[in-house]
Formats: sequence, structure tokens, C-alpha cells
Amino acid sequence: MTARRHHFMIDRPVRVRFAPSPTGYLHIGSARSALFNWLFARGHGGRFILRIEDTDRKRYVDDSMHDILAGLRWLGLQWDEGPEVGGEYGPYFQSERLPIYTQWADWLIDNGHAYRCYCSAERLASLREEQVARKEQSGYDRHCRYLTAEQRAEREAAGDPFVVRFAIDPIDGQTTFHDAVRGEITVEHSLLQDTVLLKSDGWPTYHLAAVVDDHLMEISHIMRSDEWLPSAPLGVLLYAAFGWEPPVWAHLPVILNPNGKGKMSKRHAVAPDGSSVPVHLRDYIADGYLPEAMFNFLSNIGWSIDGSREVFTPEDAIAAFSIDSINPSPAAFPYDKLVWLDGMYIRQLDDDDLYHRLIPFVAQGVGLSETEMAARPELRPAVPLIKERIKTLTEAAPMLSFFFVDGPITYPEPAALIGDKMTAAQSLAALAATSDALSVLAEWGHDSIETCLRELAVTLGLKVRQLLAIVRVAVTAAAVSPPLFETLAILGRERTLLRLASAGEALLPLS
RNA sequence: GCCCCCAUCGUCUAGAGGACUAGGACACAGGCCUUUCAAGCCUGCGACAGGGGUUCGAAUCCCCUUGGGGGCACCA
Repeated sequence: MTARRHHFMIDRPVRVRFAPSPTGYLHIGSARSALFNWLFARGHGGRFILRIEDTDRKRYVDDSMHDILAGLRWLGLQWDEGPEVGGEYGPYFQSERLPIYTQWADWLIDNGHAYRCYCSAERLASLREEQVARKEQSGYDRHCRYLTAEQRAEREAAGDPFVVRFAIDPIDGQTTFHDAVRGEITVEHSLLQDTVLLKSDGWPTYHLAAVVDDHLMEISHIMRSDEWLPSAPLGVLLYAAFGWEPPVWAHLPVILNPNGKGKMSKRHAVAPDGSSVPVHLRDYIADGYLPEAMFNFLSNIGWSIDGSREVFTPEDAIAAFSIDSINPSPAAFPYDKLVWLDGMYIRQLDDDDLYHRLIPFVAQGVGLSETEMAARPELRPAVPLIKERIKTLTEAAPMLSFFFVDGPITYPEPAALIGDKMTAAQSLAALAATSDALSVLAEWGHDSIETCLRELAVTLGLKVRQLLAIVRVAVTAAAVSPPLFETLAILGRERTLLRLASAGEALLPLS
């Protein structure tokens, strides 16, 4: 990393924006961009603005708006201005700002910074084809930029459709601008296009809409994804053409696939082992990640609070965040670390809190309604038993499902009921002895069950682990379970004895 | 193909010319603890992409090479 101490503060109120387009669910990388903007705003007494860039009617996805708002709120990134909260600089939907864009497009034309282009899609396509065939740089040849007044009048009279293009000026110059995370960046104008600002349907493209809105909304710092870096000079030139004070630009590093190959795509991300990892925030929510863990995790991609802390609060992040401490290099999505972090946060939760968060996940996992689950007595006392055994909320259900079986339990592998270094007959006898001992236990509780079983192991001449392994499988139908004594205490004597009996029956044919 | 950006353990990162025998975390391996599985604790493995400069001194500044990423739409 190169040494950076780039100027990133300017003498005006901090106003930053997150400007997603409702063309799909909230992407995990977009969420990170939103988070950085929010962190910066909160750390500088600024405003965090949410603007919806819905100028592409073809790509509009119906419920994506709701998904984006819900995702931001889930993460705790409440916006100060925008949809559902309003603000002084609205409207915050670009689809409601059309007259503003046409007005400024006209202004550019009137001042010689833009022109109407009547070229057909066919002409553009064949132009491109020729350029590719001749291995030339592809791009618009500025045909309409040099139309005479008569030619222009002719087209207008004919009512030909047109787009408005920006007139890059000078066409052989260069533009240098300052990026707050990378420093000086220079681009030759010969590489820039006379980009379309207004489409033939009258709607603006991103370049026009974003610049106009950023200025009108008095955005002070533009922190956005790396993908915009090559077109940033266009924004700079646009600000200059309008004569507006430019904001501070900061381009955030892209997030790569977990295997480090290519950016995390819109549809799926691939892990080092070839498996795929979700890319939408909603999938992580559904997978049972905690918002506080996700917040912490996202903060750690492309930025770090210091050299030693991995786990920190939003308050600490706000206090420490600065644009020039953003790492410019692309980062592979560290999925394993998310899983670990989520486990950390789960362990830090108090039991009641975790219980409430667990209800919907466990209910769904075992096929009960949330109301039914809330009414069951087993989940709450089981929380401390699984707290340090789960890394996401969804992992609880398979671990606890045996608690929610009221009828007879089945053993997929009856042989698992045979104790270590024991015969089936010996195991059967141990099961019977356990049943006898537990049935006469005066008090049904963790301590008494533990004393009883430990003594029984001695009586039977078995190692404690041998006996407990048999009982564990008998009661939970699994070799791995939460701690056994607590588990029995929660399960209750009746169901425990029932299962001990079922286990005996399952073992009988093997002895 | 052209342009732009980036380059420290497998991965996320600390590093602002001397405090570097390059630090932390995840993952991985081993050990302790232990009723299974976890959690926790301890230990280990493991990197400055390569080559030239500048300097008394370079992970750090410059150049080249290589590698990786992004962008080249009437999408954002």
C-alpha cells in the first residue's frame, strides 16, 4: 500500500449519499458502500442521504425497493433524508425529478457543452462493428457533434428521435482529479466518449442524473464503488461544464469472490472450494446472521479500525473511520470470518435476547409456527446449552429438533446405540439399568441426574463416557448433542424413559 | 484489444524511510480442558510478487516486468 494522507475534508457540511438503483435485491457489496458512507456521515456530524436511482424503467424490479430499505434498516443504517423520511432536498426518487434533468441538459446544450445526436441504433451498431473489425478503439465518432445548423433543423423538422450527448472538451486534452483514497488520477480525453446524458425516451442516464442530483442535494463527498473510477473524469468534466463546486471523490475497493477470482457478481459468489456463497443481504438475514455481526464484518473489508481489533462496536467504528484509512486494494470476501464473527456475537448475547431471536428460526426449522414455538417450554432453557455451539441462528434447529418430538423417536442407525468397546447385549443392559435408576430418582434436575448416572456407571463397571454415549444416542437419536444432563432435565422424565425404552427395542434385534 | 486501478501469510489486514527477528485475526495443525460436539486457553505453520534504482538505511519512495482487478452501453 502506498502512503496516503490525502486531503479529504472540505469546508462545507458533510452530506453523503447512498444511491442504489432498484434493479435487484440489496447486494452485500452495496451494503458495504452504504455502511462506509453512513460511518463517515455519523463521524462528521453529517447527513446520510438515500436516493433511489430509478431511471432505467426496463430493469426495474418490483420488490427491490422494499428489500433495499429493509436491508439498510436491518443493518442499522438509518438515513436522514430519502424515501419514507423526506427531507429538504427532495424528491429522492430520480423518476420524480425528470424536469430537472431536461432543464440542465438544455442548459448544457445552450452553453455548448452538449448536443443532440440523431444517430440510429443501427448506425451505432455498424460503426462499432467496423471499429472492432479494424481493431480500433470503439466509441461514438461524434458524427452529430459537427452537424450544421441546416442539417440539425432538417432532423428536427423530420421529428427524428435524439439523445443528448456530452461534448468532451477539448477532445485531445486530459483530466486529472483527486481521489481521496488513491490520489491523483489522470485520464486522456481521447479515451472518453461523448457520453449519452439524456436517452431518446427523455430519461437521463446515470452520469447526468447523478451529477445534477449530487450538486442540487449538496453532496460533499462521493464514496462509491471502484467500478465508477474510469468514468469519474466524466463527472469531473460535467461539474466543470456546469461551473459547480465539485465534491470530494473516493472510490471504494471492489469486493472479490471468496476465492479471489473476479468481483462478487450480482448472482452468485464462489468460494475457494467451488461452492457458492450468497450475494444478497437478504440471504444472510435468512441464514441467521446477526445484524451487529454483519455490520462489524462489513466494516472490516477494505478498512480496519486498527492493527489489532477485529471486534468492535459501531460507536468505535464511527470514531475511527476516515476516508484516507480506506485500503485501495480489492479484497476477497472473507466468508469464513463472517461465520466466526457471527459466532462471537451470538456468544456475547444474553440468553433472553438470543431466545427471542431464535424463536422464528427454530420454529421454521422444526416445522412449528412462531406462536407454537413461543409456547413450548424447551427452547428457553436450551438456549445456554447451544449458545456456544452455533455460529448462526439457523444452526440451532437441527441441534434441538429432538426436543420437539412428542411421539416415539426413531433411530436411523440402531448400531449407534452400542457403547464403545461394548456388545449390543451389554448396551441393552445399560439402557435398562439407566431406565430403572432414573425412574426412581427423587428429584428430576441436572444435579440429581448427573449424580445418578455417574454412580450408575461405576456400578455397571463402565466408563462415564461409555454410559453417557449410549444414553445420548437413546435420547437424542444423535451422537452429538447439547450437554446430556441439562438435556435430560429439559426433556423431562416421561419422555426420557419413553426414549430409553424405544432405544431398547431398537437394539433388541442386534443383541 | 485499449485505458484505469491495485499488489504484505491461503484469506481479511497492521505498516506514513530506522521502533520489523514484519504484528493481529480467520482458516489449518497439535496440545490442554472435557459427558459428545462446541467454546475457551496454549503452541505451531505461514507473507513484503520479481528486477533495477534513490538512500547511511526500503515492506514503505521512483522505474520496469509480472500478476490480479475494474471499465470501455440510449445499465446503473
